[in-house]
Amino acid sequence: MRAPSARVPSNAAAQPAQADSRFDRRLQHILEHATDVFYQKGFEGASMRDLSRASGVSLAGLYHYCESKDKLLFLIQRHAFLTIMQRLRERLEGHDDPVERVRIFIGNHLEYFLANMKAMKVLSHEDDVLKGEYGEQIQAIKREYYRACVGLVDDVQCPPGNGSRGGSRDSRTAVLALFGMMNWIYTWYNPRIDGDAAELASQMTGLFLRGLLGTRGTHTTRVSKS
Amino acid sequence: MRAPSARVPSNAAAQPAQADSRFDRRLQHILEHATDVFYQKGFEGASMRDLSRASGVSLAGLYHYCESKDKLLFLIQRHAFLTIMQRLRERLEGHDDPVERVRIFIGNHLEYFLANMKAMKVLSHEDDVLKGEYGEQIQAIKREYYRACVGLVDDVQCPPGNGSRGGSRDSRTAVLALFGMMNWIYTWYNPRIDGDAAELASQMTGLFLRGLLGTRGTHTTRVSKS
DNA sequence: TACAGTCGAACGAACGTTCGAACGAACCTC
DNA sequence: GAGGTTCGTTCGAACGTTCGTTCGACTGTA
Repeated sequence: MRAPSARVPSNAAAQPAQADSRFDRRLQHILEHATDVFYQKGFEGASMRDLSRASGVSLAGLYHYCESKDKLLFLIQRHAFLTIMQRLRERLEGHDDPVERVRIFIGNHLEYFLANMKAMKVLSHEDDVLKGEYGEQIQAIKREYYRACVGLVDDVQCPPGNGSRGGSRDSRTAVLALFGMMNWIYTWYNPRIDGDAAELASQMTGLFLRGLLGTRGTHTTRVSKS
Repeated sequence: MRAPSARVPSNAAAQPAQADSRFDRRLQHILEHATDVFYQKGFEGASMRDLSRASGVSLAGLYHYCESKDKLLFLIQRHAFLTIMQRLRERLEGHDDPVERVRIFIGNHLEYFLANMKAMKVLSHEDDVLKGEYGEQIQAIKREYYRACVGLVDDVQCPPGNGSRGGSRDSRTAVLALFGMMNWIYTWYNPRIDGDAAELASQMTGLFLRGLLGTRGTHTTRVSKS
């Protein structure tokens, strides 16, 4: 049916990869500007003509690289999600202390969030606009990320090997509250007031871990107190 | 310029009022259905034809009661904000304990949020779509609500009369984290899993106050532990 | 007679998407 | 090396649809 645009980018596999071919680099260029525009105007509020103007690629040219506006959003969201999850895996490796692992999770999320705030707003804010196959894929990745976090929090609340694990309602609420405080950042963050990712992560980690455990378990945290 | 729709609804004053006149009741009917549609499809994704279909009022009829799509959103957001703030004022009256006052704030916010989740999603999610005069009014109300919360949190962290008050960066982060965890709820809340507003408020209040103070100051909290 | 309420029909503009033609580099055949 | 063919790339122009909004006419009640 759609003969010309049937071409598949070389990073179609699950792992995010470097843009290597000319085609990939050009698509990447379009995705970066699309992220800007979606960030500023929202997905529904942004038109393909806006994306064309921002990227310098003609309207028809956009469709040579991506078959629909929906798919542009999908590619942006999937790339952000897969990247943040891969970094998390790398950082968790070799750390066994449950509290330290939660600290790593929050630090990783916030660092990536602030360094890629536009993409992360698009990921957070346009959470439920994709329907059909694209939407299901994104939801599946999100669920995996959520479950990973619940696992970390459970390990803190009652160590592995204990029988009564598997995501209590308290863990659920705590994890979703944590995601809320982190993903809401795009609505208020000001680098001149709020410091860098490390400072924000330190404050939020302290808030969350004390909230989870009382004062237990936060002994290695430096909570800055002006 | 716009002769017919220049009519002003009787609750144009700052206080939200009961719909009394026929005109007000009809406008209220439209606003309720508009809230539903904005909740489901987002502001930009919803068309005036969607609102017409949902409310049973013809396309032209909508413009007899409200002069633009923007103003519909503005009225929905303003009403939600003013109502939640008025209830907060009523509930705070006569309570002097700083911790108790924070507890009241969270309980009030969550109770209204869950009871009016559609309107509150529209308020949270379409936070920055209104430009010009409407946008400024909403931002002004939001700022007032935020400042009220910072005041309550400051009272907990260092009692009134002490010199070093006035919104430290720690207070700012804590309050914005609190808003994050509360306003994110619309993305995940399931009444069959997460219980009612009182249970959720109890959990989140515990999380927040312990996070803010360590285990100090939470002695009157019943934290349900299944 | 007057006027608030209501709506079908239409306005011009903007939407996502498609079409067909052009370009240039790479490849084949002689 | 010249001439012809392919193919990835690019874009102006248009497709049909839907958008927010307006107009003019018609109702029913006072």
